[in-house]
Amino acid sequence: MKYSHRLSDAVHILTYIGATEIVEDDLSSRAIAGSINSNPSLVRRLMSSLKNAGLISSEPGRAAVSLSKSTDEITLLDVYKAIEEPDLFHVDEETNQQCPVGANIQSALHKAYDEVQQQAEVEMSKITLSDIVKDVVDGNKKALS
Amino acid sequence: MKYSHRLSDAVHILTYIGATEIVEDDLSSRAIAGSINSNPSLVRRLMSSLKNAGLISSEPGRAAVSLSKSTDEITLLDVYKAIEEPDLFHVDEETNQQCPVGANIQSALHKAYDEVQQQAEVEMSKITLSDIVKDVVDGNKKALS
DNA sequence: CCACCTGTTATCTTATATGTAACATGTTAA
DNA sequence: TTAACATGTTACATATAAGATAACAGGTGG
Repeated sequence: MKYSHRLSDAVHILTYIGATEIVEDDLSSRAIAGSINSNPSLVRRLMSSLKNAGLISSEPGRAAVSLSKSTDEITLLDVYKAIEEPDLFHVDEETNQQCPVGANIQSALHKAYDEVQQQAEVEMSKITLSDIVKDVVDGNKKALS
Repeated sequence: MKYSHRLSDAVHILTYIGATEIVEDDLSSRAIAGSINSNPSLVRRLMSSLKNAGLISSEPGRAAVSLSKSTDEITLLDVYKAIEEPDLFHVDEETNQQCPVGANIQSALHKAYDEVQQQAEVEMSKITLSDIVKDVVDGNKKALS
């Protein structure tokens, strides 16, 4: 399947912004990139998608990004839809239409994949940024104790 | 995300083998590749994985592949596990361990992804090859009427 | 004015999926 | 036994996508 961690990095960004309890004041793309061990350009590109999805607010020139909603109003599904391709699985659209199987397998697969996708999305919608932030903050507390 | 249709092609292969009602007798990798609009080598590689997973039986030299179980005993989850990487989502394992967020985001994400993965797998286990074959056969009937 | 930022685009490298070819080996029928 | 054809496996070429990185126009604020 895929080997991308875009979704993880996007959640990381949101968590960094939302975890004010344990993060210093600097919310520049450089500081966030430092936490991810990546580079500021990647962070800004992901933030661009998050901004388009209405999850964060930012302004040119000012290192002052903020969440547009509270952490318990932002779900993993919101981030997923903002960042990733919509479909977890992909149907082969080039099958042989002259073959009884090739001509009918696409719709059968779409139907099956839709059912899986729907349940995955239901589950993603149950997980909020608040949950993630809590786990991170708790993990940090435990590490310090 | 990824843009692979390995899973779709694998289901296609199994459907081709299982849909004896509408498929002619030739079960060679060449014939199956013709239905997928792909090539015999790809089909043989996927069949190799399906064979390792105990879903099909075949012998060298003979174009006589067969399902190792009945179509309602083979689930989409079986095929997924035979063919794909196990995880739908990937955690960025390179985050900065010196940062409170970077040090704790990985386990938080693993936990969240596990919940989604589990529900997706439950849903995949509900879909059988029998369902797919039925949809394909019905689609073919409808097209002929 | 200057240092720093965002937002966007472009390029490079690398990883993966797929297409394709090749080949050792097994099978079957003439 | 030979020819035709099959599987199973490996190797290589190509296309696509992710991520690293650089660059730059323009905004911000001391």
